[in-house]
Amino acid sequence: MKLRIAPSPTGNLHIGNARTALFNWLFAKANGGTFLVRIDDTDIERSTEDFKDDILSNLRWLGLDWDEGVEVGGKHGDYKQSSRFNRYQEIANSLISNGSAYEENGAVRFKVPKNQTIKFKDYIRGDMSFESADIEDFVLLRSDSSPTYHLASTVDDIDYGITVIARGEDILSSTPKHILIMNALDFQIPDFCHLPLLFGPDGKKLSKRHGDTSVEAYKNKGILREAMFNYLCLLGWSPGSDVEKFDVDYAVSKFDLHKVLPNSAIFDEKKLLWLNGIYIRETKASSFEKNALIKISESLQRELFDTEIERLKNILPSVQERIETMNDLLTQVMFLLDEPYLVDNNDWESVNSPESQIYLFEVREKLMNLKEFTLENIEECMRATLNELNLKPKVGFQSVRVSITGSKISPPLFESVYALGRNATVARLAESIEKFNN
RNA sequence: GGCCCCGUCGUCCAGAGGCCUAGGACGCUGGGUUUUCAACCCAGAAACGCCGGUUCGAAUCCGGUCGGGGCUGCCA
Repeated sequence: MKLRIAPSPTGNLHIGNARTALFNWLFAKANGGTFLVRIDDTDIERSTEDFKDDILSNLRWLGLDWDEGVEVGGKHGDYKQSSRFNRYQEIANSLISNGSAYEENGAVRFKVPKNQTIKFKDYIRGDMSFESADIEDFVLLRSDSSPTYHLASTVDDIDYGITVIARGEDILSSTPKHILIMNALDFQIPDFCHLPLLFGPDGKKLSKRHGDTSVEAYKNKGILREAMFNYLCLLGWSPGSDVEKFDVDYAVSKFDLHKVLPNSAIFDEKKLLWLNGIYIRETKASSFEKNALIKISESLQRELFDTEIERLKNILPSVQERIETMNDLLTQVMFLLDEPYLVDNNDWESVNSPESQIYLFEVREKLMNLKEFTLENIEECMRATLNELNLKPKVGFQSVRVSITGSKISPPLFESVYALGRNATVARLAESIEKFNN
């Protein structure tokens, strides 16, 4: 069994193409088959090397490796259609010779036979039937003798020995043309499977108007590969039970193209975000720390100072539990970085009061004189002060939170104080107290 | 217009004639926990597009209809 995907390098790897690639890959893996990747770059004008690189690197990022094809090699050259124009012309000529095609205005057209019913079985849709009368004579070779998609794709599928063609449903109406070519070449047709399309939240074909539709964009948004892989699996397919979160091995063990749903699905990133949060939370603390430091450094576009790294390491375990994407990191830890420190004015107004000022003052004194600035001591000190002043936790704690993190929303308070360190904490508290007195 | 595909909660999926007063998940609403935000726990609202037919019995089969989508390029 051999499957393939044939992306055109005329754009970044699209979510829809990624899903098609994923299903092909899964089916190949599930059956011990071969997965091939070729590049359909017959549209020389719009194809670029950058898009090709983006597509291949993002396929790899998703974990979709291929056994044969572009960059990994095989028996058929570089697996780019742009390198095979001679081959397509050769086939076009032989189709002319055997009467299946003819020249017109410098182009070569396929001569569609009249009154023929073209039938094939689709893995997902069952028996398909088209009348040749509804198909126009289509172009095989353009007048500049470059091949069209129909010719190049069909010839490649034959030459590369593809046994299962699983592609988007948008090609369903073109499949009869491809079968006609294969018949004219006296080639046994492979199995077909037309995967449902993916749509945006408005029910229209997923496109740029829906915002980010490239895998690259989601990667940059801080989506983990495991989450993207898992989520894409769920679009049009399920393992059969109520299992929603699973890994690659599980998907491979359950996957079957025949069980993919025939109806199109809407790509809704809310569930992807939810899954991403789960995957972030279950990442091993050490590797989360490593990835987080890299991400923060990238976001800041600078190296982190050792002192910053020390502070971050103390807060990261708490942050790991409350972010949805890796891009949420920065706002959570900003108060620990050597960057301009700003306190949200509205937040400060809402927590500032005569009582909280007294608390801020008392706590600052005590923290300054704390023997050892440990997490346990900080918590004990802050709670004890609350009791002494007979204040509610909210009054004291929230004012300290805004004072030292700049916001009412932050990682856990004692951890934040601890991570920030004694000097900075005391300094920020002083600033908050001064602000009030002036 | 022609040809083709599709139609279960807002969304993703379960359901292959009785187990369905339709199940799970995301999201949403309410509550609990709580120093914030998350996480977590509990509860709730929420769907078989419509009309016929087959059948003792239909979300499941058939027909029609309506709705959505794709193709109809010397794009792929």
